Amino acid sequence: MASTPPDLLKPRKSPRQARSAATVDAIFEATIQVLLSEGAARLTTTRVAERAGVSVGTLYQYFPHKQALLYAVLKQHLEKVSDSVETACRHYEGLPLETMSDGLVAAFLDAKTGNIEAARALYLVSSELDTDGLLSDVTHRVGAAITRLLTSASDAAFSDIEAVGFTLCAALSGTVRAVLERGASPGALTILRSQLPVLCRAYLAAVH
Amino acid sequence: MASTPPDLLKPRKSPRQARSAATVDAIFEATIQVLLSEGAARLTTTRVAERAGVSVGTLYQYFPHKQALLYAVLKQHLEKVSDSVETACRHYEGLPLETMSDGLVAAFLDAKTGNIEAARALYLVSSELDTDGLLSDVTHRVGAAITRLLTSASDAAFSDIEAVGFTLCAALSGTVRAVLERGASPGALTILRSQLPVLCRAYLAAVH
DNA sequence: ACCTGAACACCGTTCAAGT
DNA sequence: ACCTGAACACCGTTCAAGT
Repeated sequence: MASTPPDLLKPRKSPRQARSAATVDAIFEATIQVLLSEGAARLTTTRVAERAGVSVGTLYQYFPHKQALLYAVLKQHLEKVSDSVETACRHYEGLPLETMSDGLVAAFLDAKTGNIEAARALYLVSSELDTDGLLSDVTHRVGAAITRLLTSASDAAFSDIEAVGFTLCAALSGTVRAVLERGASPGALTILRSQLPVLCRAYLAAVH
Repeated sequence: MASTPPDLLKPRKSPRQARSAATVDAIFEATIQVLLSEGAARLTTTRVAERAGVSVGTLYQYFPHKQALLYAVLKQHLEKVSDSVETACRHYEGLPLETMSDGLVAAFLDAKTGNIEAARALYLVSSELDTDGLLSDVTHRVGAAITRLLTSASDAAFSDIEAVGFTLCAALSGTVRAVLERGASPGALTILRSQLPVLCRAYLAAVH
């Protein structure tokens, strides 16, 4: 049910030979590196191409414009997060509610704070493009996984389970974002790690 | 204790005559309008100046660069939100915990969803600039107001009240942002309005 | 004091020419 | 098939000239 990305944001062509697959990988890698070393303001298509060891023209053979490049990089990151949340959800299926809740929070935090700098860089870049579709896809995937998980709880049943899954997803991603975006100080992260499990447990206990 | 904005982000000069105060107001107003009507990608200093009825040069007399302009507009919006949260906090002082919680959530939601389009536009623009200082100021102000409020609760005491205030602030702003940024569909907003009070009540009950 | 707008540097994007 | 890089349009920013 994933919405296909608007045509304007699709990669221009897919690599058909080994050489060009390598080119695309290099461009991806270079984008993250430039973002991290120079900042969003100095993220230039020319600079990315240079860092990747290709010409600008080559970059534009694969991505119709800068937005499409950033979109692809952000998409890759969000899919990694979705994947680890979905894996965690399968792993905790059928267990008691509090076990699920703690496992879910841990999986989400690990995925987002595994590479804090990259995550922050991508937040910075995400508002330069139209991410409505991408973000709502991720929300639906993660929300659905959480909903399935909660349905399987051995010790709880929910009335409005869709709303609960949605809210939990928004609370997790939003709270983590709020902290990372405000500087991600070690102190703030410590608070997050101790309070987020409490918050989720409490919410789930209240609505089941 | 508010951190002074980095010099680079300060307005270039303050208006000293009525004419120039009007100019600054017009520029502010024009920025929001262009953002709303043309989108972040087409937000150009020339376009803002044109809409404000002044020349680009004039714009640059008050703001050293585009970032400083966006910074000022975002700051104004965040201060409005901080103000209404602080007002709400004073209003609910000394009352029972659940009353406080509901009042706080309502104040925050009202402030953020009063002008949804403007709020969304500002999210889009906020990642084009260095908002670490600004955001952590707001977090501290709001976090402190919440902490004071909780201290005054007639029926509760907290052990790590700083962490609770901080988490509540992050959870509120993050969750609302997550929803607004994912399209702010009416359905999502309805869920938010019904679930956010539950979430906050439950969290506060769990930690006191 | 404040305003104007042509001029400059830089960045996104294209396309004719190369392998 | 894939790559190159000079060329073009547009945007941020400045500054000499105006009121």
